[in-house]
Amino acid sequence: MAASGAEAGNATSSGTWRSCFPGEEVLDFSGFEKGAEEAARELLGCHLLSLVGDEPSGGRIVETEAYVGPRDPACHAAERTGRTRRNAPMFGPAGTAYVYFVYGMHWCFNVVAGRPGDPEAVLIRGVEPGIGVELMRERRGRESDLTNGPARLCQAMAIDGSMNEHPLSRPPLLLLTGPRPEASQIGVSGRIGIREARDWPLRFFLKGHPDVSPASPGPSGPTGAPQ
DNA sequence: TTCTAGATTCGCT
DNA sequence: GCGAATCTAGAAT
Repeated sequence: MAASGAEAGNATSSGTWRSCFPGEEVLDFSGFEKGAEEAARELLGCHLLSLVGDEPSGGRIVETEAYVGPRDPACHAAERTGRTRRNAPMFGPAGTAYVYFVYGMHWCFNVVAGRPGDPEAVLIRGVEPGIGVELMRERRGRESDLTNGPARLCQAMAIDGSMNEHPLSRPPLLLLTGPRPEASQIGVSGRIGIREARDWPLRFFLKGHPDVSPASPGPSGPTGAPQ
């Protein structure tokens, strides 16, 4: 994965995040324009870093879900819905944050993919805690289950609506390169928590990883891989 | 203006 | 395993 060093160098807190993940660089999002499915695979193994309040927290992405635009009935920007104030960030450039509020109490964090005007996004469902674990425990108010779920990781990393439309190449919310998993380590299954198109094989995760979110048993099971 | 569903989580049984 | 919590966006009227 190539990196966008120039943008990283412009980051005001670049020294802070570089000390968190030495040797890693800000992700180059140009590859994400190929679409959400490709981006969801690319994001596995990458690092998500929050510098909210200048206190770093984050870790390695271990689970993602792709939402592939108007043709995807489960997507917020499905054809029947079109563009709305809520989903407008999905129509923006790849590498932008799309953060939305759901069930009256939870935030979910997505990475925008596809070309500008193509409303595709990748939901980050699971992160392996790596930096600021104590801080995340404090925010979550518990010792375990810190980042294995889309709303949990948002709470642990203090991601909320203020991060909506934030470019993920600069603080306080950054996507960094990381060790790429081998293809054999990547599991594929249907998506979780949705009604429509739930059996589409657009959920990607690291097989056997403890920080993959608890899957509801679908038609093909939590580790099923309908191809 | 009102109604309804929702990409979740957690506590209780 | 089940249901409550909670509130926003979008649809319906």
